[in-house]
Amino acid sequence: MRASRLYAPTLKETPSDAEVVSHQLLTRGGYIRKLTAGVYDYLPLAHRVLRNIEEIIRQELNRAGAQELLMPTVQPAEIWEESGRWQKYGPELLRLKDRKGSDFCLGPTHEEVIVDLVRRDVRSWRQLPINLYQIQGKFRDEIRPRAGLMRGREFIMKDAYSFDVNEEGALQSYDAMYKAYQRIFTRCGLDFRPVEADTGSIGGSRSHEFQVLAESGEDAIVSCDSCEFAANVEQAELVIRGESLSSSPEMKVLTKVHTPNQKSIEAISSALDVDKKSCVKTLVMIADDQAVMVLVRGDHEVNDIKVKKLLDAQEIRMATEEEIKELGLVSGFIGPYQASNQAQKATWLVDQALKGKVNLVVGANELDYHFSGVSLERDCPQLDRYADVRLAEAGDACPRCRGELRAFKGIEVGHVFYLGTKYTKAMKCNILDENGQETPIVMGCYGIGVTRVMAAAIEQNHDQDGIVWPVSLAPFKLHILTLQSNKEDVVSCAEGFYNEALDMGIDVLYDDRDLRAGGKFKDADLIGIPFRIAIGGRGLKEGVVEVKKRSEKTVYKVPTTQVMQVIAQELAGQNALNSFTE
RNA sequence: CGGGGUGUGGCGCAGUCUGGUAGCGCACCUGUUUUGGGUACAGGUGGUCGGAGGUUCGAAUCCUCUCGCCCCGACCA
Repeated sequence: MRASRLYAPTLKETPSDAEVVSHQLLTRGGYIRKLTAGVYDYLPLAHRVLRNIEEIIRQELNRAGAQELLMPTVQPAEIWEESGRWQKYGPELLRLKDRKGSDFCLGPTHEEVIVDLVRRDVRSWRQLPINLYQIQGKFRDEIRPRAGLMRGREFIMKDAYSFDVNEEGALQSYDAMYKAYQRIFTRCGLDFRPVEADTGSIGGSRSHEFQVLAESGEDAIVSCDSCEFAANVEQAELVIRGESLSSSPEMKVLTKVHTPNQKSIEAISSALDVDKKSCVKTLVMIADDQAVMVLVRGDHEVNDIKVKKLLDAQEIRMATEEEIKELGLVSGFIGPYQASNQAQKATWLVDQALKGKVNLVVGANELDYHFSGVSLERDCPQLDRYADVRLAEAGDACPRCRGELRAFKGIEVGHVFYLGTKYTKAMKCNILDENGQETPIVMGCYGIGVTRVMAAAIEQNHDQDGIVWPVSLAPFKLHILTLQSNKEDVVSCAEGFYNEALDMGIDVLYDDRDLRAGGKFKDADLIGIPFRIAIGGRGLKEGVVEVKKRSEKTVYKVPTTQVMQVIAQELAGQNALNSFTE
């Protein structure tokens, strides 16, 4: 491809609405343009990257025995009503009507469609296992699209669905996909970690996320530094650290203290000069319209997903200011001791880290007052439901080996779920097993955010000047620049290499534009192609051109006669540049 | 949805407080110049100032409504 013809308008300045690096660089490099919030055009460069990612996915999934197909984007409401998700999915599901007034939606995921497909055609256990996947545009009407491609409303996703006779088979399918994912993300040049995860609205019981480690990630994950354990903080189960307190701490007297306007744990702990660990946060949550009081240590964070699971609730949220008042509570001064009658009737959950703790500070349920010297078992004997309800954090003990957990930020690029029979039961997708018994098929489902992989790769591979693509994803592998476009020997040399590269089947971008060297270098760094050949009059006098890897600073002077061979070797993964000078 | 911010040629911004008929840089076009890290000079194209309504002799600027976009958002009890 000649740069003079390439549709890749680069920008000198960063667009003001781009916050994260991947969004900035993709926009500046002429890879993407925004159409509207969370919806983007993928220009030729981006399209090439996406095709590279898709190709890696195809190769690995096909190798794992999956088959590609393509399902519709527009889906009828009926199948969503069958699965129960027409009601449950919420406003994220973009719904529309056809001219007759029938309900449809834009597919955010395809469990319903694929189950409908499979139940028509599959009758016997002999036809299983089956694993089907597609690579397709998805639409989810996110509350708040953000960070460019990282959380868009329309995005490209690979979704796969496995169908097995029984749980054992399904777990084998799950395992095969898990391994395929590891190969896929490795080949994409990503630094990632598979982590245990919550199953979310897709449902199911066993699940791993594939998280790309990056500061800009939205997900918080913890991983053990002494074993393989890694999990999303929402999921990570916690164990009580055997903190050796002084064997029987003296229990202080319960005292009411004046704490004017001190509503936060921060304020209380500094005003009363007590450790945050000795304060108690009492949160009011609403689980399926029922009030729930949750107690955690002052320095801990509540994990609403754990609370939701514990109560077997469909929905969980924090109470509003009004709801708190209705319960007869005073926001900022809530506590378990002498709470209002209405509040007493609510469900109370206490984080296990508070079990047996003494001399705590809690809200007094009265404006501007707290109680200190509270010992839960002595003063609040009614609290009897202790459980793990908080978020994991760095320093917590590993639930497997008791090692120490470290915290990371991650970008979720892939997710694998063991689904079980959730959808096949609801939609009557049955087979006859070996014994002639009718039984629901056991499913798994597996997603990869293709567009998000592209963004994540940039979050992990960039410098001040632009993108540094892993070779496997790069839109072109080789970038040839002429440093002076008016010198005949320079141009003819470049044309020669360009044609040679084309003959060799190398994806090559040839910057033949009538630009000064500076501009070409800037664009080359921005776009991020792994290998660059710069041809200038100075070098040609010595019979050399300059070869540089985007990922390294070093510029190598390579004789013109050897350049293409060296490039070919480097692209094949051999070190051929090291023997040249500079 | 709640909170905050913002909307002025393709991009980045000034002008808005204090009303007087739109400006700068980049990009783009023409010419000359320059040619190894975004050359220099000259000339030029392009804007219903997000939209609607209002106040006024006069509105980018003041008022009302509305739309888009960006950021933050359980709590920190």
